[in-house]
Amino acid sequence: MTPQASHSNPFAQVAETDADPLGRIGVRMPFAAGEEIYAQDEEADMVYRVVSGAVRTTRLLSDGRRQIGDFYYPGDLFGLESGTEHRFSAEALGDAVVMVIKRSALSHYGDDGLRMERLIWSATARELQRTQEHLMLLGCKSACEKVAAFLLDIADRAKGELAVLAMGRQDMADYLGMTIETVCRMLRQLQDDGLVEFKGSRRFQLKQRAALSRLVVV
Amino acid sequence: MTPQASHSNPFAQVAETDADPLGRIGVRMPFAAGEEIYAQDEEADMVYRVVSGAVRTTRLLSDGRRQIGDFYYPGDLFGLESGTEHRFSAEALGDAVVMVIKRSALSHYGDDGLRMERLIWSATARELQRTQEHLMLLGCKSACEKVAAFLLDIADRAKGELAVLAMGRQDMADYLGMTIETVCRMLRQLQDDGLVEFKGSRRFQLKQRAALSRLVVV
DNA sequence: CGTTTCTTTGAATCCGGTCAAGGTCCGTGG
DNA sequence: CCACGGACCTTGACCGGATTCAAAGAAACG
Repeated sequence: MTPQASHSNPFAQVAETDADPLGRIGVRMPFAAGEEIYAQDEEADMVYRVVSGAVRTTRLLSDGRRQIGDFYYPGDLFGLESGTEHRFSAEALGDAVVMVIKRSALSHYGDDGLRMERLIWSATARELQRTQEHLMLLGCKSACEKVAAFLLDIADRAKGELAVLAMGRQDMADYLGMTIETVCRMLRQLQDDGLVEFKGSRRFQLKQRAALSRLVVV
Repeated sequence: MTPQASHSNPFAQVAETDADPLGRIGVRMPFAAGEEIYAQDEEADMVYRVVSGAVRTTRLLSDGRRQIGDFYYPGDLFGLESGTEHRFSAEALGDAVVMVIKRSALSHYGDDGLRMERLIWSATARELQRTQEHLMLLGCKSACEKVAAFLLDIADRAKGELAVLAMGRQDMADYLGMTIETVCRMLRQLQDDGLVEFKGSRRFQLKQRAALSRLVVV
């Protein structure tokens, strides 16, 4: 496992002193499993970057229904989903380390600050794209297609190796807009059809990538 | 009906020579009902602003399923949903007039160009927020709640007056991630419960705003 | 007006949700 | 090392909300 920034493995670490200005600007903060990184409706002047572990953004409706916005892995920027205040909260999925940058302080960092600003904007644009993809998933896809798409997305980060889910079934369900039971049932179905194989509840391998991605209409 | 930029009325016009730089930069283009403004997967160097009429952004899956990203009304910027190429296409809902700005040409416009750049970024941030709101709707809400939320959103633009739907039932359905039949049934239910009143299929008035917004959990 | 397109309604069906039990994994302490 | 407890995961049976299929009505258009 290299110390370089890598989207491929949820457990990889990001180098903190490479060319990337975010490696030097900001404060390193560790979070325990499940701990809140920022709250829904909190003022949003910070930007965050996953160093190790994984992070989810979630939003709760007043009656307890929950939607997960996205999952973030080492190297990913998060917390930019807003103009003034966060619509989602962010929590560490397991133990995680996060770099925190005060956005309004970026001007003090000269060139690095500028590069950081640019990084933030491009990350915001990517965020928008991912959210739109998520929209398609929630609006158009069946339970089976949702789960297939989710597994493909995870597996693609893990480049062929055994992929590891950083989140539990409830988080998957809340991300996909369905119940935990249906997630289980779809996982079973995909396994029975021989498209994926689970070793325990969090490790899996694609068995028939082509067939799986045929399920995921684009 | 004032000639000022106004989110409140889908048929309002935006002044083209006010303080807003977009009034002067860019080219005015009329589109016929249903006409495509830009295509899915098209290169995205343009920014657009609704002058009159209304616009929808849509994305088609290869098997014909359709998701509507959002609806845009006079004064709204659209077409910024991307880094490099459009994930959604845009079409005029009825006859519409749109200002088109070449993004890469903004640097030639001095101050106005800069102000425009800033406008674009803040519109992108707002776009992200709206998309996240849409995500909650698709992921968490029942058919009835979806329709109620949709009507409230429209009615709020129309400040108390008789609200006018710029889109047909199919567009509503594709925006809300449900079928046209279910949309009709929910509309009937809301009417039977006395929460809204339709005059024809496109004009309606809120009858019990409080009760309706109680349906829309936040 | 006649024709086409859009909207509404009804009946039957099905996918996913709900409710209820077991099962599995893991950490803790005896 | 094993027994216990709790959190998480899985499965089954049933239910119900939303879709599908079909057809009638209403509105828009030439």
